[in-house]
Amino acid sequence: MPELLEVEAYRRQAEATVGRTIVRVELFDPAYWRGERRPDELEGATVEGTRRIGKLALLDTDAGTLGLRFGMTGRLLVDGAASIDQLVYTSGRDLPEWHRVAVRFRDGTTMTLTDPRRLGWVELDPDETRLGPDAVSVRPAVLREVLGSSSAPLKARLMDQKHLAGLGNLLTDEILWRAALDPTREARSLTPVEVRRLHRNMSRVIADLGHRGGSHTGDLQAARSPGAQCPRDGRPLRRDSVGGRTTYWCPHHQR
DNA sequence: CCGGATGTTCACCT
DNA sequence: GAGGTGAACATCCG
Repeated sequence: MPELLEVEAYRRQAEATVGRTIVRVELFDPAYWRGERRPDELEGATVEGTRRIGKLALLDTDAGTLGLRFGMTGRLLVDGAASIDQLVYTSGRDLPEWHRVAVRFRDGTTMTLTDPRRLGWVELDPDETRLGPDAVSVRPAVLREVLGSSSAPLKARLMDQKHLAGLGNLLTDEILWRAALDPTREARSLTPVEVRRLHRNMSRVIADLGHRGGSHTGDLQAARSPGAQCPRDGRPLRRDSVGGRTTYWCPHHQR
């Protein structure tokens, strides 16, 4: 389920672990750990804070930074509880065999990453420089630079994590639908006025869907099925592949 | 049985 | 170097 909104919810949950000392990192799925540094290097480390860049959640400790990647179906359980994800595609179900990593703390509590599809991973000291500015805080001028240098389709550029971090397939479709912009347009073809409009709607969609409960709560999401109509003007929606992802959009008002 | 799925990465083209 | 496509990863769901 995770795009930026869900990962932010997980980060907030992980805030509860700040100040706790790690006694053990249990790896139920060895393939889930990536990178040079090993999980046991975290034993005895204390969590000092949490951060998020795009879809990457970070736990800073005095022995390094633990990076959490959730793939498409990863979730975080802190102290046995999941965050606000009643609307997950799995209907909130959680099976023990989906548990990939557990971080045990000295006070007896546990933080678990559960992920049925195993497309996520965990890493100590991940390379944060591979990510562009976070979509939540990006300034309009920076967004203009991100778009202005690219001949890629607008949607593909917005989802390219090394240029702009955090937007996934659902958020991006919703943002472009609300901003009335054609996802297939060349990114650099946007006028300054259109970039402003895009930026404004990006912020609005992130805020609105955050309140509603996640990336899947958009107006367009409800219409994500074959033969669906645009919730704004009732015209037939198109279903195309843009940037390698299924894209729903309204050719009537998105231009 | 089949197709599709909120993500990332890689090989192979142009 | 940039960008596109398709595949792979592994599993669940309708």
